Amino acid sequence: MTRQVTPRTELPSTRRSLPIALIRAREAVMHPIREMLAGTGLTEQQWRILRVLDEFGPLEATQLAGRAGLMAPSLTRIVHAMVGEKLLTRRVSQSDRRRQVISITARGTSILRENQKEAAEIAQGYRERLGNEDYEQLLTLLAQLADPQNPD
Amino acid sequence: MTRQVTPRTELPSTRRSLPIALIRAREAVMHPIREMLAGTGLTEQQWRILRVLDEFGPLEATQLAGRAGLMAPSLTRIVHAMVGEKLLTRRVSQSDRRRQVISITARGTSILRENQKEAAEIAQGYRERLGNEDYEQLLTLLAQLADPQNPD
DNA sequence: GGCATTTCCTTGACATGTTAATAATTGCTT
DNA sequence: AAGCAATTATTAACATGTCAAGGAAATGCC
Repeated sequence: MTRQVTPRTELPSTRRSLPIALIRAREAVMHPIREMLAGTGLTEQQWRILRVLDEFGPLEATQLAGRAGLMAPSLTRIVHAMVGEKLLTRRVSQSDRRRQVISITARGTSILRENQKEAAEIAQGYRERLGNEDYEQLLTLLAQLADPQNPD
Repeated sequence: MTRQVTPRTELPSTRRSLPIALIRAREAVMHPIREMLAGTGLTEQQWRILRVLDEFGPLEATQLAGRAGLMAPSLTRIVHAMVGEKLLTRRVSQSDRRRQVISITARGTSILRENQKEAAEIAQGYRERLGNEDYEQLLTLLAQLADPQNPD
């Protein structure tokens, strides 16, 4: 049995590269989701924003970006577009006028509801593909990568 | 003990969302890599292209894109830029003039070698953070997501 | 051989990712 | 109160992601 040794000065094969594996997985997972969203006119990022606001209620931009996995400049642009489409509203915080409080509109919630079932089925599909246990472990390991301090 | 139930019509919390977890992990993993590459003038995509060509030798565009985790349009643009910087060369295939054969130059190989040690240390760091076993499992699960046919 | 089809790559258009610089505001310090 | 540093959000500039459309070459079929 050949043991897998990875000297500190030799790079792993690109077939076992973590960055490439993450990119591939993301691409594969996103594909059916984008397909589902195609009919709604939403991008996947806009969908995530609606999901987060629906779950947590109105949020400040920084919190929203963090929870939706978006960078600040992207969030600025996307929110601007979504406010124009009446999917979101925003107002400046009273206590700190640097901050924005962003909320989902009834129209945003409505679009979310219309697609909730299909989205849930896609998510459930991935869980079933890996099996409950492996799926949970995958989420745990990914969280560990993202935040070494909080190992889940 | 509260059992985790996920009805088919109810979406999981965004805290346990696979797409968001993948994005976060990718962002975190890429950060030190981009930091390492900052001195070289390479982007992470350019780095992956050099890595793949160094490992597999000259490749056609489609193969290269697949192995480097890039979409065809991105590859076209990136290769064009890299040929201009003398990192790659390309020629049309003799047997099929639709195809391009892309090769790494000596300069490309040289840049790769100069940064190989640091890159290997970053990769090894992730392996040590998760532990060998979990790290291998993570790669396996990600591969399963990317390609349901070949469960690794 | 001619023609529709398919394959490979490129280009266009637009959204997002990424880093750096900037503006506005707040908090702290003196 | 003035000044300075830190925080929040935006903007700019460029690269990449994504989908659709297009062009060139090969393939299959008659």
